[in-house]
Amino acid sequence: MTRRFYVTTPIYYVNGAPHIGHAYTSIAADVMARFHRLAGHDVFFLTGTDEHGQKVEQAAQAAGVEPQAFVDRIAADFRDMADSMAISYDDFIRTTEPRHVTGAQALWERVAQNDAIYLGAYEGWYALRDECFYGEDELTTGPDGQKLAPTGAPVEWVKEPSYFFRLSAFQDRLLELYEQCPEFLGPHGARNEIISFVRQGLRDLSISRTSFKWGIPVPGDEAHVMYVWFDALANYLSALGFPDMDGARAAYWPADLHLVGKDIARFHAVYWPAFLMAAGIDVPSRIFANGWWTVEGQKMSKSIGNVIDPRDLVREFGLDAVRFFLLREVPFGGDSDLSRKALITRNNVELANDLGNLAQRTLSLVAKNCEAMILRGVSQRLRISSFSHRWRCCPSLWPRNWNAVP
RNA sequence: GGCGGCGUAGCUCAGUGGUAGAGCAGGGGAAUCAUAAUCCCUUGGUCGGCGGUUCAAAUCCGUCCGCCGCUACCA
Repeated sequence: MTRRFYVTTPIYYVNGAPHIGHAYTSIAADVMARFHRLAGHDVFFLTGTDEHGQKVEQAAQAAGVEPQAFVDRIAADFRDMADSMAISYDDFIRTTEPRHVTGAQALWERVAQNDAIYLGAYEGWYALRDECFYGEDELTTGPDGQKLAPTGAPVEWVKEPSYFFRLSAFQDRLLELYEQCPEFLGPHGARNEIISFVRQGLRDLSISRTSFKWGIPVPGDEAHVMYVWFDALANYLSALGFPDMDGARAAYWPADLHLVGKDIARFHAVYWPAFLMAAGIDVPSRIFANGWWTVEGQKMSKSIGNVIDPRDLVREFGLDAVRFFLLREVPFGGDSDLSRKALITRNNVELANDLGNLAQRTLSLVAKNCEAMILRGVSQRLRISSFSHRWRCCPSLWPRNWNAVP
């Protein structure tokens, strides 16, 4: 039987434009997908967008458009980014699609049937002005004894009805999973942090909200929408046609690899397997967290204005050069810095000088000594024919040297 | 505060008990099938400090200094 391989990127949250970090995770997943296809495996490669939640609702409001119109626009931009980076996804799922709403609600019902969800109250210090909850340790006390948020807004103790997931009941089973399947979570640093987090003890997780509407309704209680992480994580199943586990795609489950950014490792390595265990569904084989990129030594941020759109890099340096650099520059799992100098050096030395020079030497030898012909079998095995074809048709496709600009 | 990681050549880092390594940068040279390319040689380090275990420590233990991460419902 042909080996199946199911690999996913995170679904990207649509409250901002795609940047180099999104492209990086997607490229890494793409390379895995392409590798397994070359190995003859039956690959399913999923990417998509996460489109619910209060932040999106607010962003849409700020932009003066309906949430659906807002997410349509941003999701299209993420899809364009994936296409521009030659991400060979088999499906692009959006959490606002009916198939996902069906899948997420079915997962909820499965978990609820197994008695892992109960109705309680989410309570905490809430600042009406900021529309946000704060932790006890973040608060300060004003001169009149009024508790204040870090922003200076007055807070009050409020209770909001909420459904809770019995996360605390899964602590031992999670630790057992990490212990028995050391490959489940990588790299080592992320694994250690997650294990120590779970060992500290898990509290039940609030998984519904009544304070906003932009989300998937909780089955049987329309006053609530699902907490975005319950909604979002379900995408890996709903894209396979869940809850229909007899469909063609269902055979890809359990996923072989969820590739994620290190900021969301915990949601994938703790909440996700717990939800699945509660639903009686197999857990994925592996979660791997990649690191972050700084830009010219600085953290990427909107306020600094150094957020890089990967498509801009591609326009300047070419697609393969950018893809090569991102994967070559850093030991996978670690953080790294994206600088013009490093990008230019990698491309000049390794692609243009080393590889380009080797190909150039080979071709000129062939031209001089072999009547410019390569035997068909040989050329197919070495894939030289496509090289020489591209060379004749379009020399600009060859690696180019770049002059370093300070 | 607690837990964890890191500190090795000018720079980025590999190396987890047995004569200190790579790439880039610097210096010198060669050859031609080859681009401002390539190839060879070479300079350069008290392996953060101190103490301990050992025949032997970058590597194990203790301690100190410095940097970083995690410490839940903000995706």
